[in-house]
Amino acid sequence: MSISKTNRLSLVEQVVSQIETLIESGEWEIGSQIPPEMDLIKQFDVSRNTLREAIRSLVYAGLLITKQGKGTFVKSSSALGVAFQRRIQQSSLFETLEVRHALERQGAQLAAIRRDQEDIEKLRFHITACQKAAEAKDIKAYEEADIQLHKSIMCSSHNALLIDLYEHMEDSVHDSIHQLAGMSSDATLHLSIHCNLVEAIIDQDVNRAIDSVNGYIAQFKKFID
Amino acid sequence: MSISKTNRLSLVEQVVSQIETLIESGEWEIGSQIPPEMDLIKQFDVSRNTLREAIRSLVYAGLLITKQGKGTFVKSSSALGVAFQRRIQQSSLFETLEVRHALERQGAQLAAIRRDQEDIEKLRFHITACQKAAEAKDIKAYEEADIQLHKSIMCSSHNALLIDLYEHMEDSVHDSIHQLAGMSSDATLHLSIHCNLVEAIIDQDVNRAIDSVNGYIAQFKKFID
DNA sequence: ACCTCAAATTTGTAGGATGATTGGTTCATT
DNA sequence: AATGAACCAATCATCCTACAAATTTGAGGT
Repeated sequence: MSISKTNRLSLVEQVVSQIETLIESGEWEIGSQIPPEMDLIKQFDVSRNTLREAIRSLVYAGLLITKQGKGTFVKSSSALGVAFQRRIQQSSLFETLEVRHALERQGAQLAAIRRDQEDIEKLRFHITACQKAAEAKDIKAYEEADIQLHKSIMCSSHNALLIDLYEHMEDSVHDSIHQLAGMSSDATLHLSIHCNLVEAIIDQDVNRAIDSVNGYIAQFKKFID
Repeated sequence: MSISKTNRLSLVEQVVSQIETLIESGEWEIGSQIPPEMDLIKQFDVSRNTLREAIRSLVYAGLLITKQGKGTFVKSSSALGVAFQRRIQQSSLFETLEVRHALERQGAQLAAIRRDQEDIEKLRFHITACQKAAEAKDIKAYEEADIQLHKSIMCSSHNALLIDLYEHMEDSVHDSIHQLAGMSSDATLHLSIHCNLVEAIIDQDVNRAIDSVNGYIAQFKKFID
């Protein structure tokens, strides 16, 4: 019986791992061009095939992007976003909204428990931005402020994994939401719920925070139908 | 302005796409061995390098797994799991538990709303298995039954994305949970909460289902401290 | 029946050759 | 001098052959 399933890593996996480290450590900055194949072959001391299989893996995962004739560039430091995007595209907006509901409810609950002074200031800033955009009837600005508000709420949860999941999901979901944005009939209701949510988080009223999230998600579900 | 960013797909990307389709459509069943490289070279009419880069991409994404000397096998139909697991491994058990809380609470809520007769039968089967394992003091069997019960609950939500996320999370969390399993002092309490949860779902009592989830997650958090 | 070892199968790695794309340079024409 | 065509260099894309390493299979001998 083997203690480790696959104790020995293949050369390709080793190269992939090294490149991942280079990206995550920031040694290869996002957006920058990485050395050409021939240089990397010498650097890692592997054949062209091995290197290319490693590069191609990371391209598929969304960490790198290659452009023929130009070079290979660092695109992202996390593979989660691309994978999420692929998966969400296969899901209905309804399903995605329910998962978003799960994350936002938890985020609001934790935010109400753990928000610190810095969080409160950010929340107040963004809810004010929402109000101003609503008064100015600037739908585009309102959407942007709304997204920033939601991200601030999630950040107040102080759970990095939760924040990460939400951010990657947000990227993918935003486009879909945008389509429905025009029909925001009662933005005032939408805004009032958000105000209520922010107040609940600041007051550390967990139940009211959760109820607020349930409220605007329910409102959203009506739109979709 | 380019209508399509990269209108032309590379050969590797085309092969990847075709293989993805074969997997998602079920033509290549999960767990089955795919044709050897030489056959696929003829099938897709590409060189070995091109094919291998495509295969390697899907291996990295977690859809395939290659074993030297044996062959290549279909591991999963979703790339989300691997990316998710990679991210989870960088998180603390506490953070992961809170995200699990988010998913399980939502799963329980939706299950209480949408569970059908088939779901009820599965739930009853697995809760009975839990009880039997508890009576027999068989910790290992209890853990397995517990996992199956939780998966059944999630499946009752009838949200494929939610189920997908939970399943992949479950895999990563299970090991960590296993470490703490020995100290399950009050398994009876744990079991009673689960019974309560299943009853609530069957009775379509949404609030009681949510409270049950909150209950055993809170119990879990105590263990971690 | 059991063991040994060679052959076949399959993936892993290496290295070379050529094509395709991009960006820049050179140079002749206007 | 400005323009544009032709050329060239860098880089990735694809294909090819060859050999190595791991696994399974089966023939052959004990």
